[in-house]
Amino acid sequence: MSNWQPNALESRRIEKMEALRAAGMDPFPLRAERTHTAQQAIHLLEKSEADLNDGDTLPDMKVTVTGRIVSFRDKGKIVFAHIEDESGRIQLFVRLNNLGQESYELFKKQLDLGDFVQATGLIFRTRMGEPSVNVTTWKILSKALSPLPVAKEQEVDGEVVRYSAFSDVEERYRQRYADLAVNREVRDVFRARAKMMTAIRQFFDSNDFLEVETPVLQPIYGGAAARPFSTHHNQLKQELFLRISFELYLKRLLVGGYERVYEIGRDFRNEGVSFKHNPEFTQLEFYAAYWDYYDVMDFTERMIAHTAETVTGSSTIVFGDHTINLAPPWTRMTLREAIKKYAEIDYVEYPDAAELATAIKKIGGQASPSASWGKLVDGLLGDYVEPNLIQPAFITEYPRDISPFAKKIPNDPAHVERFEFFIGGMEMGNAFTELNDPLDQEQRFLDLQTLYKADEDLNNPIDDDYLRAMRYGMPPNGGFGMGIDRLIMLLADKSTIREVLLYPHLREKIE
RNA sequence: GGGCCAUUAGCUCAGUGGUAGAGCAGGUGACUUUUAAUCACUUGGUCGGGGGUUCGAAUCCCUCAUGGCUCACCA
Repeated sequence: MSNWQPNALESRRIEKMEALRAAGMDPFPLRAERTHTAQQAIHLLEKSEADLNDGDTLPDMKVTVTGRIVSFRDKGKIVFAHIEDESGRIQLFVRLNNLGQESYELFKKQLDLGDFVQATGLIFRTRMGEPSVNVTTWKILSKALSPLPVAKEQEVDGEVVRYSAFSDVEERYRQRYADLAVNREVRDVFRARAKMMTAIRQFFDSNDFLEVETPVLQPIYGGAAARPFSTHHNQLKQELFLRISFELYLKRLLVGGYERVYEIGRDFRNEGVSFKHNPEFTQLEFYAAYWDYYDVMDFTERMIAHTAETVTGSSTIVFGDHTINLAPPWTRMTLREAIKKYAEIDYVEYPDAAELATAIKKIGGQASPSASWGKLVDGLLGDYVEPNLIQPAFITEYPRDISPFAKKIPNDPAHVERFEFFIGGMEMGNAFTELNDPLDQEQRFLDLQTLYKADEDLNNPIDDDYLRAMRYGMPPNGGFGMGIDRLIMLLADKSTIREVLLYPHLREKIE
């Protein structure tokens, strides 16, 4: 049983639906016909006008268009209505003389904003010059029983100005279908997103990468420090986790002989929600044999610039108040330099966590007494450096104790070959010269257990199967991970991740 | 999880202790080239839920829910 009780507006629409039925018109017919999209119909008119010689008259151009009624102006014996399909809007010119009393009255009285209709007639221009369909026959394709929050709009200098738009963010996300139906620019965001995905795949494919798919349900989660969602398989009586990263499964494939692999898919992290965090998000990871993290940097710059050009037409983008130039080369700076520059602490002078914490407090910063040295350095990065990294920047050479999958820098026991890259003040991704020494890797896992001994969820169990794979020999390789949602935030100039997810996670609402 | 703010008609919003409002949408009517069409009349509300203070609460207090911003957390 549904909970729906029609309100006054909906009851009225149900009456209209019955009236259509009584007049012999099925309000939800099986089939529809269309000869032209709205855009094609308009182009047809424009082209034949352009081809016209002086003194000639336009030929008759009959079109059948379909779409949702988005405006309705009843002028007595003429109705002007716009319908919208995915290609755009076109005006219907509906006149009593051209339809006859019965059909005209039905159109005028029993249709509502939001209904889908099909209309046939000659395409022409009204006196005001707007391309329109002079409707001679029409039928309803779907009766909208609930009123959409359709807003009036006006085009001023090519810009759509909307009045009283459906803008309540909570309702827009809870009823994304209504948001998409009435806010055309929201539809554009997800078209841009699809275009971005295609551009990324093309770039990888043209660089000899193989796209693969690895398990979402994993008996041992790993590859990142995050709390997982857990579930279980009934029949196998097996505890399972939704993946928090693809890392360990992808690198096993290098052992298997693939040299360049990538995966685009969903990761799940049981953490807080924010303007740049959603519990499930789309991750891109790649691994390339015989690359180091400098190769990965070169590739990353080119990939992001190429993607931006494909999606927006330019490698220079506008994000909020900033204009960002994504064209290579990007700034490269070690983490030590960056922290020296923005926090004015040279952390190598404080090789002990307690000393570093004191130094951080001295500049007014936050330092948890339980934090490890690496965590403190990372804290400085997040608090002092990250907000300043508006133009794209690689920050390189990270503390070893927070980077369990990266290779050590020779003669520098504290640092590893790892970079993160930042754009628009956001961390976009993370990459390493990947550790391929199985004995070192085992030690790193053991060190992690000490680091996270207080937090069982972060202290994921050692993945023995992954170590076994490494012992068979893993080629040296460079690896990379990036939050795709954040990239489309940049390219579509959206300040929250929810605007680039069709169905962002929301708390359950009890109606 | 903490702090601050918000929640009023289908939509967008006014209303800060004294009879719940506007615009749009809806309804009725007028108008045969309109376009935020226009004009006249008009329907519509458990003011997010619950509790309290008060002669009287949309308004003040408490609480719960949801959302936003923010802080914390998220290698």
